[in-house]
Amino acid sequence: MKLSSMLGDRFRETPADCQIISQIYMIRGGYMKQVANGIYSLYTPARRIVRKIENIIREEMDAVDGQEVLFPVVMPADLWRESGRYDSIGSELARFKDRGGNDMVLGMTHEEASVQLVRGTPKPESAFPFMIYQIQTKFRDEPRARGGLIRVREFTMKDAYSFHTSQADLEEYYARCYHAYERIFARCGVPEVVAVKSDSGMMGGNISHEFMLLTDIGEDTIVTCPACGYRSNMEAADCVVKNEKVGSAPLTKVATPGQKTIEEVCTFLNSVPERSVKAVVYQENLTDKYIVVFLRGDLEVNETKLRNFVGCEIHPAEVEEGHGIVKGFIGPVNFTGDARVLFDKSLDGTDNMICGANEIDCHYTGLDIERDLKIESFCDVAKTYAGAICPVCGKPEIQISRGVEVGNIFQLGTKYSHSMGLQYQTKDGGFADVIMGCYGIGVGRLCASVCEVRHDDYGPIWPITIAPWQVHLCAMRADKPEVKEAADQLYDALQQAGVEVIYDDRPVSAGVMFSDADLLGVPVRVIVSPKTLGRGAIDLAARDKSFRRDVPVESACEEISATVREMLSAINNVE
RNA sequence: CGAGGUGUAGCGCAGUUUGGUAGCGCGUUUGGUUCGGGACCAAAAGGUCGCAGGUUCAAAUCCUGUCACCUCGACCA
Repeated sequence: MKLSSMLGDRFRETPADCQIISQIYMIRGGYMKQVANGIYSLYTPARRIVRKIENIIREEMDAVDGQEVLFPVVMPADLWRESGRYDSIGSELARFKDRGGNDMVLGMTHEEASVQLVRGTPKPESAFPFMIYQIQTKFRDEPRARGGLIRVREFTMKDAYSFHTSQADLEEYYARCYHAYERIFARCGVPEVVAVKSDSGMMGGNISHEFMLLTDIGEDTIVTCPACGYRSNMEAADCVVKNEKVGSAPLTKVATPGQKTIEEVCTFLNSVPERSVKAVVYQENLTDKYIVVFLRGDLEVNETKLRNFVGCEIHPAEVEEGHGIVKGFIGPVNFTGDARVLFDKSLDGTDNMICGANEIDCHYTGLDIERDLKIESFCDVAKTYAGAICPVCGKPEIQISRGVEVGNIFQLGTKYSHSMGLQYQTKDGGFADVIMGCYGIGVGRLCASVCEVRHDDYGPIWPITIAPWQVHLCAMRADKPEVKEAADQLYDALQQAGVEVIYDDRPVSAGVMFSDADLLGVPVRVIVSPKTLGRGAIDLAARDKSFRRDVPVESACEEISATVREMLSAINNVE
């Protein structure tokens, strides 16, 4: 490819709409152009990167016996009614009618389609397991797209579905996919992607992992323990705290006029949040029934864990009069409000605590949880925090960071096979629901994520396995016939040798040439100029500045090819 | 969906308060001089000022409506 004829302008100034590094470089570098909110067209460089990522994914999916298929983008609503998701999913599922007035949907994921493809006469047990996957466009009408390709409405995704006849078989295959994912991310040049335990939603007991690239622009909060390697999405992270008794005191009602928040009350009573009981009120979405959560005053509620615990959708409450809930003074002692009451385990074993007295302007001091309350069981709905105790190794070294979810793997169980009638024939002639797993990778998001962690002040530094080209050849002073001739020859030779090369044959100044090359981020840079030719050489350098050397013109093609091969194998040779 | 912001040339912006018929930088085109980190000189092209309606002799500017985009929040199979 010659740069002189390549579409996509590269420019110096950062467009006002761009917020994050990957978005800035991919817009400024002529990789893509926004069409609408969260919808982009890709120019050739981005298309080539994405295609290479897809091919790496293909190889690894094929290596775990995947069968590539292709589902439709448009599906009839009836298929989604079978699983119940036509009604349970909100407006992020794009719905429309075809000319016949039939309800249709745009695929945001393809569990339904995969079951539809696979079902029919129940197959014998011996036909299992198998896995199908596709790499295809998804559309999710996100309430708020942002950050270039990190969070979009239309995107390319690899989604895979595996089918099993036993939980043990699913788990075995799940482990193979987990490993395949590690290989995929390593081969894409981001071996630092880590798997974290993730929230499995309300389906209970199912295991799932998210593959996270840790970076500050990430939208997910990741909990890690440096001592033992424990990793979890905040949504799924246990919160462990240690309480020490400070000495019993009588339960005493005290006047706290106008002191409503934890901070106010603690300041007023000369105490600390850890020695107080916080009440947070939620409502069930469907019934508006109140849920009062009591937890230690210094902690916050993890709404995902709470949602899973109560088993339905919830939202922060707007407390109205007449339910026995005294806003600002809610406490567990003599609480008579019309609400479901939960006690977080952060309160377990506490004594001498401050809590609301369920009366305006009154709190209790000296609350001893064991002595003063009859609590049948504690739940775990608090958000963990930096310095909290690791639920695995017990060391108080929990760290909090941000991550981008570039992939996930999920043990689905029988949710879709059961509702949509996908069964297999057992050896004794009976029928049973097929057990499923699903496995996703956001291709465009992975591309942007790599850019987030592989760049310098001038542009992306693409790992050679996914770089749009392997070699960026600059003919510096292309107006000089000897330069043009040497560069043309090298360009031809490299292509003959199977090297992917972008050739900057434009008669532009060195500054322009280098800036554009930096924005394209091609890992190997070759410069042919009057200077280098004067030495009978070309200049061979790495985009990441890890090497730079003269190579004789005669052996240039050979040496460049060898360098490319070395760089490729350095990344591709993963366990 | 809630709050805030912005729409003027491919990109970045000024002009809007106080109405007078659109400008700057980058980029682009042409010619010339330069040439290893976004060169210089000269000339040129490019905009129904988001859209619709209204007020006015006159609207980028004032009024009404609408759409789009951005940020924060809510949401996220």
